[in-house]
Amino acid sequence: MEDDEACITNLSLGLGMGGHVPKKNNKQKVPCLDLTFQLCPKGEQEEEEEAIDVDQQHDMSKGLCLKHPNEESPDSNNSNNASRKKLKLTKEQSATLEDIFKLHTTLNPAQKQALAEQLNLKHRQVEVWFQNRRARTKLKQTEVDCDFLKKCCEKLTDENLRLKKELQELRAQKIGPTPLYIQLPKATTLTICSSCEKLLKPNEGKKAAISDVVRNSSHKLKSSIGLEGI
DNA sequence: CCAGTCAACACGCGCC
DNA sequence: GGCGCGTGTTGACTGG
Repeated sequence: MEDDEACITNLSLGLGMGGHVPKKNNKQKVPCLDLTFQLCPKGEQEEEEEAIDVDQQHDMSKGLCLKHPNEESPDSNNSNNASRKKLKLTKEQSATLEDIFKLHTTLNPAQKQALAEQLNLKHRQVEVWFQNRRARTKLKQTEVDCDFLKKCCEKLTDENLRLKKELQELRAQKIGPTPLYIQLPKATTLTICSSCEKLLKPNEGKKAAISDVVRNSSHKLKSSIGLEGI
């Protein structure tokens, strides 16, 4: 697989991902033309050839050659009959497209053209392939996100149910079998604040009393030294 | 370019 | 074995 990675890097460079874009008038094949062959592990090479043979047999039986879909066949005048005929890409072409897609999900026109030439495909075929690939990747990702959100929703529903039960239990414990009324502390004493005349709780009453003492003392002191009103 | 759709093809399955 | 059917994949097209 190391070879693959190296090839992918070269491929990306060859496609001008790093800034080098083959000029349109340059009809020469891109330097990495044969990289597609290197991209296929040796083990798969035979398998692929076999697969291609099968494809070819399959296609020959239908009078079509799909290995090079963009090659103008002598009977291409009959293309109207097969206008919607599906041209299956070879494993080699698919693998190369996949490798490029992993690196860059979109290509500029020059890159598409270079790749098309390299893979012996039409520019439009490369364009359509990338469009489809992006759409299907997005669809898969949406499905994954949807599954994730469903699981989250299930977890939250369970948690919500659990918390509701817990709340019910706590309420049942607190209320208990006794009748519903507010239980006040036994030694509750209510105090009236002398300054604001509000009803105060026990501690508040003490604080207010202290406050009253301080205020009165302060008043007496101020009046004794002639600072009243300050 | 994207979303939606069509259509060809591959594949698995059950049935005879 | 092969036939029909359902389903998934994928290349291609269309309209916005």
